[in-house]
Amino acid sequence: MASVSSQPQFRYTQPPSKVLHLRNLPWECTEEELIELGKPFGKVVNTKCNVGANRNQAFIEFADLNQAIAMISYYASSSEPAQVRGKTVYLQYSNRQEIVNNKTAADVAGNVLLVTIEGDDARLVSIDVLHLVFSAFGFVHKITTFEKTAGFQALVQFSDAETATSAKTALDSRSIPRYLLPDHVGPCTLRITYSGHTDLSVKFQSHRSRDYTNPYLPVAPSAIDGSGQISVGLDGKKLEPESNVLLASIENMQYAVTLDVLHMVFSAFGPVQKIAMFDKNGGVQALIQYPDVQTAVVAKEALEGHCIYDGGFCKLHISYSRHTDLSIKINNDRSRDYTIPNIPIVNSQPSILGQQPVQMIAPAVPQYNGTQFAPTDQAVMPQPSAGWGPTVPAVPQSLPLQMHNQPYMPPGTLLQPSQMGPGMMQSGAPPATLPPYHRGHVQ
DNA sequence: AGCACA
Repeated sequence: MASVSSQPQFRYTQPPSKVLHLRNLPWECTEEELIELGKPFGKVVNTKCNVGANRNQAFIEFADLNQAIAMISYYASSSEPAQVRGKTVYLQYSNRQEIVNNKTAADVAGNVLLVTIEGDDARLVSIDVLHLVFSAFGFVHKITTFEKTAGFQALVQFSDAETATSAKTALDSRSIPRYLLPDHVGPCTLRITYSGHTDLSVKFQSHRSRDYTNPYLPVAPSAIDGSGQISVGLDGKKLEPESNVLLASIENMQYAVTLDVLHMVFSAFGPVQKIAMFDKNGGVQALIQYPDVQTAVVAKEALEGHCIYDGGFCKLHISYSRHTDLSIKINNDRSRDYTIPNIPIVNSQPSILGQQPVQMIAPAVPQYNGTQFAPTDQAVMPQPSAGWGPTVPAVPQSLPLQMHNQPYMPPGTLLQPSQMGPGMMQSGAPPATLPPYHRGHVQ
């Protein structure tokens, strides 16, 4: 008889199946288009698109075998071939009886997108650029990036599937705008599907993964160098990590800035626990320790770039220190531990030339040697053109200098110009009027 | 244009 025997391929002799195999589909044919195609013949219960190396094959599964037969026989005798988007598609019975695992995550709308970045320089696309691109459609909760055989990929988590879908439809197969990429980076095209994930687990902030709902997540150990110093910041660049200890350098120091002045300025944002001043690069720097990172962050944001005195004098440059707990051995005019009132205050001889050793030993840092202290702290003070010294009158000496175990004073209480003497903190808004700290998109 | 897990 006309037996099919064991003829595997290239014959119209596949035994009937509820599942039809389609080929020569337009690229990235959608499930909707497949359903549209099969609907006239019966109920499409399952589809699978983007099959095969070229992603131009698909499967349609009907509820009933007769429906599949109806479709095959219709197009077998039709003058018009089956078409999707004007392109002829070829149908035959599948050699399987049902579609397996059709709902590959990529087809199910979810709140997490799987983004493949195509292009020679795909790997150079930073997580921050991705964040920027996808944030246009809603709050991006988390992003993880990874390298797979598919190339450089990212998972981008939105609040809900609707937001994710809007981003997907707008961005799929489009290229990242050039102006968002460094000049040397070539075109990068985004291929976007849904991911099966609903909530990414981001254990650390790093250059590969980010949790924007939790900015205080610890930074990845991989981003911490040998000395325990975190070297990769939240934007993946060499930004310093936040710390409860600030490193302040003072630019254009026309007037002497004393420990007490620093204490007063920084106390406006919370209790200052310890201060250590030292000379570095011909200027003066100070480490200011708060009990917590948040306070330090607020102080840094408020004070950075501001001048202690009017006229652009004693401009503060503030960065986060690598230290978390300063070890103050002796209270003197350059270092003080405000948390321990009974440390003896050593009345040291004035050290105009800055030779007075700083009485502190910070963890993870070798003993202070005067020149190599905190070598990796970011703040490098630009040398002020004008010199400074004892010839310049120390203006702030009339300032109120209550310093021992001074309780926390809310912002503004210390820095009102009326209380501060000449021109204190006038280079812009005093901390009391600074806008509240905003940390990107928290929540 | 020819049968599927990222």
